[in-house]
Amino acid sequence: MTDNETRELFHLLNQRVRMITKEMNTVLSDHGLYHSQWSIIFCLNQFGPMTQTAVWKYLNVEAPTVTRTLSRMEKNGWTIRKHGADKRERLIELTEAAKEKFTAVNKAVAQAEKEMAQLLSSEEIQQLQHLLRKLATTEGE
Amino acid sequence: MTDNETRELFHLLNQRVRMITKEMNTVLSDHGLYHSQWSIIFCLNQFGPMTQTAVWKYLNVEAPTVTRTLSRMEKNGWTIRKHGADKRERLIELTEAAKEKFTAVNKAVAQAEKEMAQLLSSEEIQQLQHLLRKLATTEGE
DNA sequence: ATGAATTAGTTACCCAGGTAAATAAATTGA
DNA sequence: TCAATTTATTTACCTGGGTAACTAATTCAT
Repeated sequence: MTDNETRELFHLLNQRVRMITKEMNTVLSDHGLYHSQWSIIFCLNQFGPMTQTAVWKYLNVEAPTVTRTLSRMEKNGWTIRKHGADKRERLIELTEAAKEKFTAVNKAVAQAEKEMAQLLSSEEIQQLQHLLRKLATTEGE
Repeated sequence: MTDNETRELFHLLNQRVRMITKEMNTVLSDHGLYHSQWSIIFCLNQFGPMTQTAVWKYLNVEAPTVTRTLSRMEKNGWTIRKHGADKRERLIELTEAAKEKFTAVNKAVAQAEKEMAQLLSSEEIQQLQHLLRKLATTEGE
């Protein structure tokens, strides 16, 4: 019985994340962005210029994923990549245009997230976070 | 403050699902499968032969996604597509080879899921399901 | 000091999700 | 009946996740 509960849980997780991503993409399309691109912009806004490695480690994705997304973002004028003191690494920063648009996009995203979480109370959101953190945790998170 | 909690929640959700999918893919790679292919096999095993539309509606994905995955699965000998009475639709069923391998793969998947959920009690799993169902729910389901 | 190991990033190639538009078969309606 | 609409599936093309293998720069160890 627990096998089925667990299976159902993972199925549900998959579905929700797809729904959320889809909704985010439609909201962001008004601003010429995709959800993964937005997550990088949000990260850069919060921490300031950072290396690609810092980005993919923070977002918990692999390096090639970030390389690809950043090259699209650079092409679309959201970010610039500069070579740092260590010539291997590249420092990523937001363009002026990106900084200007940030507030508006952030507002739209926050609104969409709020709507999607509207059925949950603040306590439930925290509990959901707590339970998710206990799921599929190998060690350091 | 709730804005940030919500944002953190969605971030966490994304990460967990990626970790889970990644782990599933490594487990399934021993059997020559990917997680999406497995979810179709599981579905067909449970419900018997069904149309593609029934599959994508059940899995909550778009039709082209299923078309693509099924054509790979057919090429690899997991499924066959037959034309039904209604000549537009295609009935999908598992091959004999797929049926034979099902038990072994199912066991491996259940074991992996169990490990990933090991930190959660049965009650917590149910609660997690409950909270996820309340998230991003537009209406039906 | 220099050769070996590590690290940062890229490239090539998978699978999986999406949308938009096309095709073909069935259904509806005047 | 037969044109218009709907339905099932496919095709083409996009983003985004992954791995494996590569280059180039740096660090480590002898």
